[in-house]
Amino acid sequence: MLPAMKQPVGIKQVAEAAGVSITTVSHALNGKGRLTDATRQHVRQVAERLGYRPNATARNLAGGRTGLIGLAVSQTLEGRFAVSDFAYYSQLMSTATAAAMDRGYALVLASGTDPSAWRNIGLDGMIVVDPVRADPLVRELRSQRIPIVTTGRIPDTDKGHWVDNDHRAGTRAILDHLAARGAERIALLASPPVTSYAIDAGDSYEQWCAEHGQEPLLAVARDDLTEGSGFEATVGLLRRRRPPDAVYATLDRLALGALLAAQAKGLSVPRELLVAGCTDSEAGKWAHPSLTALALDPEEIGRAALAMVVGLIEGTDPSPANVLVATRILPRGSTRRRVLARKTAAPARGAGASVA
Amino acid sequence: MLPAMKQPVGIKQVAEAAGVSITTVSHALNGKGRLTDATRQHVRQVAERLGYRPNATARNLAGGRTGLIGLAVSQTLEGRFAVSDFAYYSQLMSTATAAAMDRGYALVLASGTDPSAWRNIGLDGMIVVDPVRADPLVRELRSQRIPIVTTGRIPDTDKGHWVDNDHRAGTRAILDHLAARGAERIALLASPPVTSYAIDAGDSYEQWCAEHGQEPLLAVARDDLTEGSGFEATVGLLRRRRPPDAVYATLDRLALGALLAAQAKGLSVPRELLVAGCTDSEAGKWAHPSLTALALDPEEIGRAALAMVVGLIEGTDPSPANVLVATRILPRGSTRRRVLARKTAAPARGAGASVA
DNA sequence: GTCGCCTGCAAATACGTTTTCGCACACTAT
DNA sequence: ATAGTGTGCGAAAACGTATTTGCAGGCGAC
Repeated sequence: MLPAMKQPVGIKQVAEAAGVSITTVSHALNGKGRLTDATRQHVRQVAERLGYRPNATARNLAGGRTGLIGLAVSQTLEGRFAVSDFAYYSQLMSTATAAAMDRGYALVLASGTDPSAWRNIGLDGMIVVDPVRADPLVRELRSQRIPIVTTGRIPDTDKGHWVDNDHRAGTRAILDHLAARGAERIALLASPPVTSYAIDAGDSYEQWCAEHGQEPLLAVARDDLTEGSGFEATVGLLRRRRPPDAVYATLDRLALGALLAAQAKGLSVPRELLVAGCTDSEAGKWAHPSLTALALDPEEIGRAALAMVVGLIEGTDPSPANVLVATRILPRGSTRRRVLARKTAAPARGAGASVA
Repeated sequence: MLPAMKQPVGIKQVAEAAGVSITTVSHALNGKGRLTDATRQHVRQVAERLGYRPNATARNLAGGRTGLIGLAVSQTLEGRFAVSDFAYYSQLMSTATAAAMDRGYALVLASGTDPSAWRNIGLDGMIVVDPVRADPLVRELRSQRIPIVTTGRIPDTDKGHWVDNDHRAGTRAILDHLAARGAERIALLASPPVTSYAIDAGDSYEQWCAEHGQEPLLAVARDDLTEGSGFEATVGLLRRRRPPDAVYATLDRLALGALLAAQAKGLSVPRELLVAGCTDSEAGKWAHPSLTALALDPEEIGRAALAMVVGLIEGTDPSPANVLVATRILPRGSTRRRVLARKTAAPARGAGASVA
């Protein structure tokens, strides 16, 4: 029972050992042709005994596919920030990788350099994370007729296959959270409206303000999305004649910058200013005070996106072309205050968002 | 000059258009056969004009390779912690990905599940991050004769191809840093000695203690490597009859736990206790006080590891089978104290480690 | 001038699968 | 018996490239 040395066991060896043709082996293993159950079983046993592993490359050549699914973060095409700085992306990648292997695919990371670079590696499908308006990467892929699933929607269109966090409900929920803790002038510290999540947050914010009779206080951060740009934008907000008493930032790093700005201005958080951010992060947990966050679910996003792109590749057009993933609020120190009795009777729940 | 629709341009089309055989096309493009420069040029121009892209799958089938390089984090085989929680891994992956594409390879992530899962995806080579003692993953790959480069050495052997941070020099440097700030009883808060970095830190620490006449104060954290286990281990240290006045942790999350433990005990950092950790992180930057770190260089590690594995794959056995990457100290709040005049004349430099 | 050598290219084969097609054989209905 | 209908399987083509081998022709040397 020693493993045969040096002799790679291919479909041919199995056929020979089983006393059938390679066609029959292929059919038996893939459940394709017209075979008796006896033959099928027999071939399978022989293949098992020989430890046969189909050659992926040959299979792909014949089948016209590669078994490769790409994953690229579109927003970084501009090279303004590093993916690795955001745990959201890392976690998304991790689960997508695991999900891919489960389904017999390999996930290849595509660094945001030259879109044409991965023309050479025939990809069966692609996951584009946070596409931007009229995304060049998406255009390129479409022209190559490669199935695409985006994570976050393509701005200005809700068409296409996508998986997204329910930012609209989440934004409303966290604004309610701030209001319930006494905030009367909540500012939105937003990333530039180039991705759907930024746009959603902005829209929901304006709508919420209109509904609650609050004057919108909007600050858009520089597009490097660092703590520094959050700091600057917040300083600008606090300089206004009627400054905000709460800030909701669409990214944790911007929120951390807001925390710094408050500190620099001598404002106590949460006593004089409430701060909350979108996306949970280690840094937020360890900031002083710890940062209340609207937690997203990158793992579910990654899983769902991968399932969807596999559906597209294998022809079983996924029934839901869109998936919306719920968010939840993680209340922490930066909004730790007595909850006020609500003026209106509306219960504190945003559709799709639950408080943990 | 409109692109021909629907007609995939293969080597055959190029041959036809150029009026030569496919053999000649292959040779011309790969610089292989005996051809006149004129023929070579001509074929190349035609190929260019037609926008010919060689089919990677076919090329791999013929060439016996796949163009795929795997990357797995071994330490997580036990499933105790998530890779995405550590920016070190994310950054390593990112740069390795970019480096792979530059060289015509694709990097596939291998989730730490079943080692045999990626038997199906023929990998040309593999990067194993932080291998453990007698690593099962490494064994599996060796039995498949897949070239391996490890990031961090395989414990108990310095053989094999590896790229590593210079933890020995780094550890000595940070111990010097603490001593220079008045620490007289420095404790080592270590992760379990299953990886080379943990072992290196432990060895260097003991050696340093022997050289400086200090009693070793060792605490080994639980292997989930969270802040919680750092907290517990530090509480144990501080309960001793003669507690430490400084703690160096081999991981940032453990160091953050130490910070929490000090806070719980009512000890002021850095006044009454100095704390430093290995690996820079966002969380450390935002902790209170901010955490002094021995910064590693995951990007350089990723780049070097990829270059090395490509060398192995392509036969050009890389002249240096080992690469040691320098570390540097990032002094921050948790060790912010007046630097004492040194008792000995030794200058504050660990070989290979420089203070930023 | 004949032999051998070198040059420039093409035909053929190999890589390991999947898939299409067709061939026997057996069985049923006439 | 004969035609018709399935059934179980194998031969062969296809996927797109790299490489090995073979085949002409030109040239120099004797």
